[in-house]
Amino acid sequence: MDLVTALHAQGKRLTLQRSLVLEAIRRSRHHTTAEEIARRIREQHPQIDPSTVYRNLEALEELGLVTHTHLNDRITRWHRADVERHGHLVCRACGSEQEVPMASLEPLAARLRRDQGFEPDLAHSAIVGICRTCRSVPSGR
Amino acid sequence: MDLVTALHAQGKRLTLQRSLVLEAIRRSRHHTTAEEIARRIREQHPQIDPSTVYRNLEALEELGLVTHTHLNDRITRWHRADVERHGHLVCRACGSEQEVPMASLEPLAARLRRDQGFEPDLAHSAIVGICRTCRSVPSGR
DNA sequence: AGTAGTATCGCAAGTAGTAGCAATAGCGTA
DNA sequence: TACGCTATTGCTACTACTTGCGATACTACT
Ligand SMILES: [Mn+2]
Ligand SMILES: [Mn+2]
Ligand SMILES: [Zn+2]
Ligand SMILES: [Zn+2]
Repeated sequence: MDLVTALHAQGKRLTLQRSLVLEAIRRSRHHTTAEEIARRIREQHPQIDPSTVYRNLEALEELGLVTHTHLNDRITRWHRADVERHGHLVCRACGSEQEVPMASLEPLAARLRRDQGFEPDLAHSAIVGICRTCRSVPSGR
Repeated sequence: MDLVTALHAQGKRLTLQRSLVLEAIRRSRHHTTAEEIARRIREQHPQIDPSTVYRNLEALEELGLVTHTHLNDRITRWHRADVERHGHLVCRACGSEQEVPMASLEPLAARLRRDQGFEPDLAHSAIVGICRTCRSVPSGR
């Protein structure tokens, strides 16, 4: 099923703005930001408003073509939905980011499913904590 | 060790604004917002700026007296640090929030410690997913 | 009590989005 | 090709913070 068909199946329309956002996210590095996407698009199409970019990221997410994750408290990161899902470990001491395979997180997922009937999306928000390096350092320097 | 001593030990000072923020968070319901705290303080002290409240929440967090958690993408929730730690499960379909004991999350913590040397704070961000009720419903209605 | 040093303050501007609104433009149908 | 419905757009204002700056006021020291 191509883009137009997928859009129409949800009562959505194909617009220039929408395809530019999709194209930009496909060309962007993994974990890019909405601001970065808007900046790139506005280089060629300065009339396209940032709010349109935000709205289209949401629309493309509803379509299942893109997703977002949260690596820190402030900026949402966007990427295409077809890259392999993975979790993130972010150190609150040094800021380092580390990817972890979903398989490492599966035991927790299984437990939440069993105990709470809850199907978690453990790729959505990074897990914050203290990394190996920072843990091995005596105090905080 | 009392408040002033704890503050001074970190080169921090005791100000009216700071004690008002601490008092407000102690009187507030669990999982309150910075805006709510600012609003309450400004009823009695309208000259105190919201940015001062944000900065003091951070300072009191560095002192270990308060903490914050993220239940959704937008608003940070604050509470005193001495309440029992717990995780949160938030349903992206119906928005329901559920608390889970840290013990349920401990197997994942143990695994991340062992496999990655990473000490996670699983209480910091809510785990998003689909709750039991929403899962049992056929499509999405 | 008086003073120096600097943490903290109020204020204003900036950041990363979100939301309401009237104008525009896709899309199904004729 | 033309027409009507309404999804989407650009614009503006708003939310929830964050940051820079010069003024203020805690603290330690005398
Ligand atoms: Mn946080
Ligand atoms: Mn999110
Ligand atoms: Zn680290
Ligand atoms: Zn639900």
